[in-house]
Formats: sequence, C-alpha cells, structure tokens
Amino acid sequence: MGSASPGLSNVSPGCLLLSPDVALRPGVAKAEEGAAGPEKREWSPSPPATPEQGLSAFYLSYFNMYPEDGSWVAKVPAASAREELLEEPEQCPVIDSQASGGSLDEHSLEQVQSMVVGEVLKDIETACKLLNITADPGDWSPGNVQKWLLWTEHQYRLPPAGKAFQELGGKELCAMTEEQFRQRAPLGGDVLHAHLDIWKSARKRKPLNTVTAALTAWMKERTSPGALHYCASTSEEGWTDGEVDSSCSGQPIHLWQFLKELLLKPHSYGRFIRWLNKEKGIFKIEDSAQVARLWGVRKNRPAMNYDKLSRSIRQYYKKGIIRKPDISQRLVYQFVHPV
DNA sequence: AATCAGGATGTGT
DNA sequence: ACACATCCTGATT
Repeated sequence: MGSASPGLSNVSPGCLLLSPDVALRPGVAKAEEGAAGPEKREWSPSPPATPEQGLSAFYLSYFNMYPEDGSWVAKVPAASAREELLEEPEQCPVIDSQASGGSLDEHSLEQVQSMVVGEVLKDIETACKLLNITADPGDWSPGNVQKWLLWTEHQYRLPPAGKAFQELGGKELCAMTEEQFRQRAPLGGDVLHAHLDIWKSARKRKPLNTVTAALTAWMKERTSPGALHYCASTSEEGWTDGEVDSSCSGQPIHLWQFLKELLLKPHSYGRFIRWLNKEKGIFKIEDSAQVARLWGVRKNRPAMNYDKLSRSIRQYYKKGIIRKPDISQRLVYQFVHPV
C-alpha cells in the first residue's frame, strides 16, 4: 500500500509551485485562517523577467532545480485578456512540435508538464486532508468549493477570484466550461478550470488526456501566446496520421498506441525510445525508466515502472501486436504489423 | 542488477 | 470481456 512511485519518488510532494510562505508542512492545522481573509498580497509575476522570453528559461530552470528543494516561487502572471481560446472543454489543443520557433522545445515542455500534473495530483491528497474535503469535486458543498478556491489561489498564486464562485456547489462547478470559468474570473479562471480538471480526473484515475491538454494550453499560452492549434483547425502537420493519435478521442489509450506516439516524435522522445528499423517496426527503448514514467503519467499510475510496462508489452505477444525481433536484444521490440 | 518470460489476480470501464 | 496494473517466481543477459 505504499505510495512509492519510483519515477517521481525523488521529489517531495507539495513543493511544486509552492511559495515558501505557503508551503504546507505536515504539522499545519486544517482550516487555514478562516478569519484572515485572502491577504491582499500582490501576485505580480516575479519568477522570470518577461513573459515573452523569460518563461522558457523560467520553466527550464524550474525543471532543473525542481528535484532539489523546489523552494522557488511560481507566481502565475495575470492571464492576458483574450477571448478566442478554448471554447469547448473537450477541445484538444495540440502543440506543434516542429514549430521550433524556439522558446521551449516540446521535450522540455512535456517533461515539465508531466511533473506538474504529477505533483498537482499529489497535492490533491494533501489538500483533501488539509481542507477536510473529498477528492471528488462533484461532492463538494458551496463551502467546500470556497475552500478549494482559496487553497488553489494560495497554492498556485492565482489572482483572487473573490466571490465569483460563491454559492456554487461542486456539481455546478464541474459542469462549467472553461469559458464560463473565465467569465466569472477573467484573471486566472482558465487556470482554475485546469486545476479542477485535474481534480476531476484524479477522482477516477482517469487518464490524463484532456487534463494534460488543458495544462499544456495553459503553460504554452504563457510561453508563446498564439502558438496554439486545435484538432478542429486541421493544421496540416503532425497529427494527420490519425491512426496513432489517441489524444483527442475519448477512448483510453493503449500501450502500443502510446509507444507509437513517442516514436512518432523523435525530436522529443528520441532519447527515451527510437526506431532501429522503422520499416520493420523494430524499436528500442533507450531509457526504460523514462518511458515507464511517461506511461505512468499518461495513465495516471504514479507507481508505473518498466517491470510493469514490459509485462504489458509481453501481453501483446500472443495478441500479435508486438513481439521480440528475430534476434532478441535487450529492450528491443518489434511491432508485428508495422505501418 | 537489469531484463525477460509468463502465471495469478485485482481493477476500472 | 477487455486491457492493463500489480505481484511474483524463475531464467537469462
């Protein structure tokens, strides 16, 4: 029953996106200062200098220092006023991988994103105990919603939403689209929605397809505004493959699909997994731990490791999906039906 | 030590 | 039923 997560175990939970003065210590009592209202602390963007070019370095440096102590502050800059993004919550933002227009390469983005989602998931457990609320937002009373709201604002340094969500129960909150979030809280409403999305997915251990998308949109937007594409907008490139793309369908992703996704983007994942012979479908897992970690993030299984991932691959043997190549080598597999 | 093979069993959809 | 996730024993590299 240990919550040992080999992939992320080297990081302490709760330190992500935490400012020192809000850091949750195990000893902290619940019901944070009910009387002391949300301090009028200003949440001006402090981490990097400018949102334009500073953020990429910002996230990267975050990524580097993160395993250390995480004692930095991520103050989310005010969401710039905009109205054209993310009409539907089901819409699926896709980051163009090739557009190496340079700020933050996708590999780093995915790395950070994976860790962000993972850590937010951990934070949820803490928050439940701290706030004495259930993990399922659908069960929240209006009071619980307010607790969650205040906690999330504090935790992630979002601009205070004030009474924008007063009187709302968990059910109604969950039913709201991101657009509605933004209407009620023009500053940071989208981020709140992204966080709620993670809560909703954590509840049922749902794979992080749409959640990751929401978070990606949020981060990407802050990195390079306007570089967002949507499935609906049929951007010529990348995902027209369709067959391998599972990120936009509601279907749970299969392991073989996931592996092909990674193989499809050598620029991002070539260090972890790559083709040895694409025509024959032979590929090699170069970094088993990283591939397993990514799989665990995608499936919301923090305890995923290569031992378990490889067991699932071996299940494919008799299904005729993946096999060992004729000349068996360690960490080398072959798709039976290469595209 | 890491990887590989495959049985047994549990879990969520 | 299905696709893993988890756990395990034993073999191989």
